[in-house]
Amino acid sequence: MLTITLPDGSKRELEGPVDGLTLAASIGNRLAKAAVAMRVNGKLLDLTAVIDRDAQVEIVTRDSEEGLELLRHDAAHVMAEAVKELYPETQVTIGPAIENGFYYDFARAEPFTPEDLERIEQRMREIVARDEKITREVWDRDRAVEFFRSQGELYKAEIIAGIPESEEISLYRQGAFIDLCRGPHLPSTGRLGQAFKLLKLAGAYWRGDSRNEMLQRIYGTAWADEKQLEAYLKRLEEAERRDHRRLGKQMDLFHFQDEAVGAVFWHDKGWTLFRTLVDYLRERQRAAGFLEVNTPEIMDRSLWEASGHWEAYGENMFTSRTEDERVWAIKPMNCPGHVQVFKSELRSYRDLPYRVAEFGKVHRYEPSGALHGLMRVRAFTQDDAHIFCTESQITEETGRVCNLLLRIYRDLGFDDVIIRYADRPAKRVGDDAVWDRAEAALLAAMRELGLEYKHNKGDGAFYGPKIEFVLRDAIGREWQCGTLQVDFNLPGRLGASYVGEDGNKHTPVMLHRAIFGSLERFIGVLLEHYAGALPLWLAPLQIVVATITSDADEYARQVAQRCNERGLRAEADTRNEKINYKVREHSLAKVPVILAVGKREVEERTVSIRRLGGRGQQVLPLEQALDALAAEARPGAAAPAAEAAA
RNA sequence: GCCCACAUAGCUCAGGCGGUAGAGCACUUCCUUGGUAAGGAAGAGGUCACCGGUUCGAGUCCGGUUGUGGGCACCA
Repeated sequence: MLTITLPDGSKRELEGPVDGLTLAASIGNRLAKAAVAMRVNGKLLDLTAVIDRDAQVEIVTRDSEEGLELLRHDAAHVMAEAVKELYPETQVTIGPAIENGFYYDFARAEPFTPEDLERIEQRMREIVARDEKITREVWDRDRAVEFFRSQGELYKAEIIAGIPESEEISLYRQGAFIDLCRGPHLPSTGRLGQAFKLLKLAGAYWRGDSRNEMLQRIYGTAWADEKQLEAYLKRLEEAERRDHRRLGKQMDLFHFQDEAVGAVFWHDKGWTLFRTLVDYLRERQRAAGFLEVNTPEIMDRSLWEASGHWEAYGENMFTSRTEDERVWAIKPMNCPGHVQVFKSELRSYRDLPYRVAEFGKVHRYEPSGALHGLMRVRAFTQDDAHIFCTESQITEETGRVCNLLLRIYRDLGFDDVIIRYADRPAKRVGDDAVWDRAEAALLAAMRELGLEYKHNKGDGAFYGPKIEFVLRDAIGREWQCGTLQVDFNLPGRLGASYVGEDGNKHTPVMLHRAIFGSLERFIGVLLEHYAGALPLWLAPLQIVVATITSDADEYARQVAQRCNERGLRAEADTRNEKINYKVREHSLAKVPVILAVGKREVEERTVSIRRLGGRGQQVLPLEQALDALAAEARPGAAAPAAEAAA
């Protein structure tokens, strides 16, 4: 007899040994149907594994997070099986579960076509319908390598050869398909169900290294049931609807054109939004003790050689050569400029911390394939700042930056901020001893501030470790925006120093920080977060005064003017169109407030307020409406609840 | 940069097998003065991304370039 303890603490006596399928069936029919794997004494195992002694067992079901991951992993295997059946000359490589789905990388001379994708998906459905048993086998390493080599599966052979000696080589077999896999897997292909869909074809480097050959990756999504799949596909559509490139057109914010690849042509409304953000941040920074400066966009190459940027990023810098044969760099960064400001006079320890900020326009020759709307451009504006301080001031300054940054994110509607800590990268300047100190200082500051963080190994800047601030948007996507970097290297390299209490020269520590990161990109994030329906204070055009009949034209112009006098951005729409038409047009352009005026409003000196996405109207005396709107338009003021227009 | 796909009017998109372009919206004019997401009519608008090739003839077929999209790699 076996005693199985279930997660709820209940115990079950069973005639042993017993496998997971039997155990699940003994607990309940529904559980047995939903089961995909089991956790025995904390270890995730196949349902076909046998339990031969007393144990704590949890049945993992398809709708749990863990179960879903297994389903997706299985979907990848089923896809590989389908591909091998249809295109036997293809080599398989790896196929993991990922967020929302799975992919598998294949090596094949011929590119897959969208039609191939349909065929593959169809074959996958057949394989699921066949309900092939999935069985686990443990093989000898050399035999496994030999086997896959003989099958022409050179990638698989290479993977197996690279598995540490201490690990077991497990293979999973389903039908005629056999693949290396740690598992666990479903007991049979039928359990995968039909709630999956192949989504797209892409290229991907073998082992993620751009020096390697390019494989063909097929992405798919898989869910516990059809309902979840539908919901996910809906979400994809929703994300498309929020695409900032599309909103940029609808709202007439900006455009791109071929003559300036990766550089934004800001239209009036987009630039108004840009300036609104700058004005807001400028004021917050001033209050937080930052001095705003402005430094040259073109500086001699020697400065960038000294900072190390030339060495690390030279090939990504725009340069210019003049008649006199001098080579200039168009700044990709503001740090060296700020160091020059710091160095421009003799500094004392009494001047520290010395905080300089700049809305610095930088240019970087980003790889063509990286460009993406406002999110990744070649010319952008950083809200860059540098704090020159002593080692002992790092914690205090880090805390101040965090407070400032979280406050600003909250004002902009981002409450969910994830923090990551990134330490020394492979490609870096400075001795390890210096890095030890910088990392220790940053970690100490984070500990002191009680910041919870994820460790992002090896992802620091080339001159120092950093904290990354990641915003989660309205539909759950993550955007890294803010950063704080502790730099023990550049001040010394660029010859910055201050006179200490002891009368001697010392090298300051430099903290680099950005809150939006790139203004351009941040605007893209904001647009997608709000689906274009920006809070009143950010909306570039806040109010349209729309006439219902031409009798109200003069009054409408007066109302618009009163709005503008109160600091509200407003226009009058006196065109000879119906109010329905005007409401529709301004709603599509995401104007937050429409003030409709007709005969009644003219006579009573009122306005009829209509909110973007709202259904009803509110009629208020003009001045009262202006008071309310002006109050609402202050930075960070909470927006009244309004559904985003569809 | 690499893989795949795409590029037609301001926008969104049609254009089987090659015979020098079409819709809706937007725009202009006229009619309509209408109370909260498209009132009606007429008109104007295109070197079919660019360069080259095949062909009697290319938006359509082939090659190249540029750009865009989705990934990968990169992101100071």
